[in-house]
Amino acid sequence: MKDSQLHNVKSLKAVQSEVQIYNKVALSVDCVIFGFEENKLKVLLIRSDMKKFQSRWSLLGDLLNPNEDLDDAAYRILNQRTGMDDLYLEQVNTFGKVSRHPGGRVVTVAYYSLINVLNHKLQILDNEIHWHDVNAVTDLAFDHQDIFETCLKRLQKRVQEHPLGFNLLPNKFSLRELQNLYEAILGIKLDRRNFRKKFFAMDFLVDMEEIETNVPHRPGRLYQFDYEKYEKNKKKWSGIDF
Amino acid sequence: MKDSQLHNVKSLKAVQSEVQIYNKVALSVDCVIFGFEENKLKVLLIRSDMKKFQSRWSLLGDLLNPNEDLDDAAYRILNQRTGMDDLYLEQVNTFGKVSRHPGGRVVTVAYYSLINVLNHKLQILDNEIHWHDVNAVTDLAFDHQDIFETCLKRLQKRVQEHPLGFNLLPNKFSLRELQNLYEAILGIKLDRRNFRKKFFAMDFLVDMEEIETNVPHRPGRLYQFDYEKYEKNKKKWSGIDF
DNA sequence: TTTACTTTGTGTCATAAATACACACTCTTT
DNA sequence: AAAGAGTGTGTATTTATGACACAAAGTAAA
Repeated sequence: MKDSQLHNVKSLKAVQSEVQIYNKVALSVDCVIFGFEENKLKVLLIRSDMKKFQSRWSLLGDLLNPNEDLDDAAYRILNQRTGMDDLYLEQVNTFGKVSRHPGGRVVTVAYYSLINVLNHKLQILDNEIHWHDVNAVTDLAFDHQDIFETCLKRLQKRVQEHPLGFNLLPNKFSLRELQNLYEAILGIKLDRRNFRKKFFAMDFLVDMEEIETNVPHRPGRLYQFDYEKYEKNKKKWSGIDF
Repeated sequence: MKDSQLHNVKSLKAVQSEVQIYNKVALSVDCVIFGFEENKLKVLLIRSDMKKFQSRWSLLGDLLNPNEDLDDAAYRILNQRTGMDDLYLEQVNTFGKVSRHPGGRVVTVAYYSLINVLNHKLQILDNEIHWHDVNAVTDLAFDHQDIFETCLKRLQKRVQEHPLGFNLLPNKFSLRELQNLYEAILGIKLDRRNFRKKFFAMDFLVDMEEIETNVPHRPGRLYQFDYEKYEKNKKKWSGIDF
């Protein structure tokens, strides 16, 4: 099929009839839904009932509807599963190997999402859907292991450059919680004093003048992320370095 | 359509029949092909003959073939147009707004590519395909302006973190050429001494012990990028900062 | 062949950012 | 009242960044 059939046809009418005969593929959206609980980074998985992948876990996904924008489809999947709106959602990559789905050609667009596990009203009543520690995720169905790892890497990178992490935390949080989150996502230990120094220097945390409750030690102060302040001060330039 | 139809069906046979009835969409691949010439960053565009977009420029793209991996489709488009293999190619984003193509539903996966304009044997004999200065690209057909800008931003970011830029240069290049490249991609001026210091410090340029020819001034030394050295020394950690 | 022109090649100093590190304070538990 | 556990804070060292000037090498033109 020549390129001209896609972009260089002679008229709108011609295109409209041409699109009818275009080769078409099934297109799905898969979501890597991250949560943070017990100081661990978690991912929401569903059990695959497919014979070929018996009892293996897979990502939450669905087919794109005919009159649905791609981002809307990702949002719909999340909303159906978590009952939440106002979710952080980011497209990561599209996986299109011919043989990635045993039932035929299905190309899938992968998104990841960050949710605050305390806010959701999850439909995880059945034991077919479950939060998994990201470090224990292996051997997912289809090419979902690959998709999952790609999304996790993307998150690890993004969280160092943009204030995404707050989406995983309650509205008010202590600096210790924030540090635990970063340590869980990045899989490293950070120096407590330097961590605090860094975040205070970035100057978008507002002191709620409240303290933690129900901790068996000196309670920490609670902070909130101020997006406005972030937007004002954010750096536009990172510099060449690799 | 329920999620179970995609990932949780009862058997392979069941899936195979189900995939037949999946909603399908036309899926295309669009390539933002960057080149570097006369110290300017260029992009390869083709003229759209479509009435609705009369005479406007568009990206090079084509439909995905039925038994073709997604990356292979991008590669095929590039190869057809430039006659080159061994190209740098990176998937950027998938654009799936319902109304993005006037002829019907077409979802497109965008890639960008970096090519050394000296090596290609371009099929740009007709005046329907042309190198454009990236700063002069406006008003592309379809949603291609959006796609183009997304890819350019991605390139600008990636080139600061990974040694991609060398794909746009000849095998042997002077540091001035390298600096011109960075300045063109990023749209900024850089300090010459600090630029050299930085690249020498990263320690993956090997001195070819040759000098430029045909320059009307003192010739510069020529260097080559050594991928092995880069892989050994590359930093794994960037640090939290935003 | 001399001079003017243009661009290369190089180092230091000043400032800013990153890192390593220790002790007193507060609240809870026993 | 004492022990336990985690919070809150500052400084000194090292490392990276940014600003900046002059001699040397080749070309072009007189």
